[in-house]
Amino acid sequence: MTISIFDSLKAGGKKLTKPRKAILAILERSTPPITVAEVHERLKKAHAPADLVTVYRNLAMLQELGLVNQVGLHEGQMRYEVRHGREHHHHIQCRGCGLIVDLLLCPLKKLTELVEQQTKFAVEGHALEFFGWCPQCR
Amino acid sequence: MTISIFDSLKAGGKKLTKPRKAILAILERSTPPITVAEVHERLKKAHAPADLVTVYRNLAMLQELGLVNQVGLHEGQMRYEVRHGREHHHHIQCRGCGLIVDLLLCPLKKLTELVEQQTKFAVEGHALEFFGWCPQCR
DNA sequence: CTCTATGCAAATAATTTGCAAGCAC
DNA sequence: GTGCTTGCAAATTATTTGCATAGAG
Repeated sequence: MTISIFDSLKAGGKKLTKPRKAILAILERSTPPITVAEVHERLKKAHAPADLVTVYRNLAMLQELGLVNQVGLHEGQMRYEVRHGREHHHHIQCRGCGLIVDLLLCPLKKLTELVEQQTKFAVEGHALEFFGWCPQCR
Repeated sequence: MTISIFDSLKAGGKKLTKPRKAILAILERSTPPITVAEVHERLKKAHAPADLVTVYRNLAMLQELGLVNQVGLHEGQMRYEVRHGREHHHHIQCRGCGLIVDLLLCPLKKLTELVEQQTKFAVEGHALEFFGWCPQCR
């Protein structure tokens, strides 16, 4: 059985508040990752408005618990998506309109062709960064 | 023969000013990509101070001309490095101290092992994004 | 009742823009 | 001279922090 998001929250000593529930619900419904501002707007539309700060704090906390992924596309702001059983994946963003599409694969290079086939995008570039612990810090 | 940075500037209708020359000189000497603030500081130390705005504008312009790469490591700020004949490459950053090391390779997955061998880092994650033109925009 | 969460105000920080004066060509 | 550039001030935008109050367990 999979561990529910709620169990994870409880395990982290977190409470299930109304805004928190609403934020999670919105993330669940957003396939390409969305910005903090978007979450904030959708909360209002969903008649469950919450302060922007509350959104920031919740997203940061959810990321700490590993419940959401932070996605940076170098737009000057971060995006978030629920992890919730989804496979490890990446994204492709249009340089023209900003459209973001999920990629179901991961490796790279010949991958570019695959990405192009799969998304119909004309791939023009990619960004790849690794993160870890250097010899001094590990 | 390789095209010099100066020729590229001229071709772009750009002038070779003192701050611009100093910024390029600093970038040439910085192997891991550096932040705008760092460029600004080093300009001062090099007795060729320039306004922060000037640094921003020059880096943006140099990027437009393809003379420098913008590197985003999700730090809340961008970094830059000269292209200048260097091979396409990526970076690895330590989650502990922030140390950045250049990677001489590119593909991924089994790559992680290679990256670990090459850098002695304990790789914990990576970010990979593609950029291009979607069907509507291409 | 106790501790986490929220809202509001204000502070940071990165980056951008407007405009008049300066300098490269 | 003419147009690209710079410096300075000010505006924007994203994100964070402090603090008193509200609400979950």
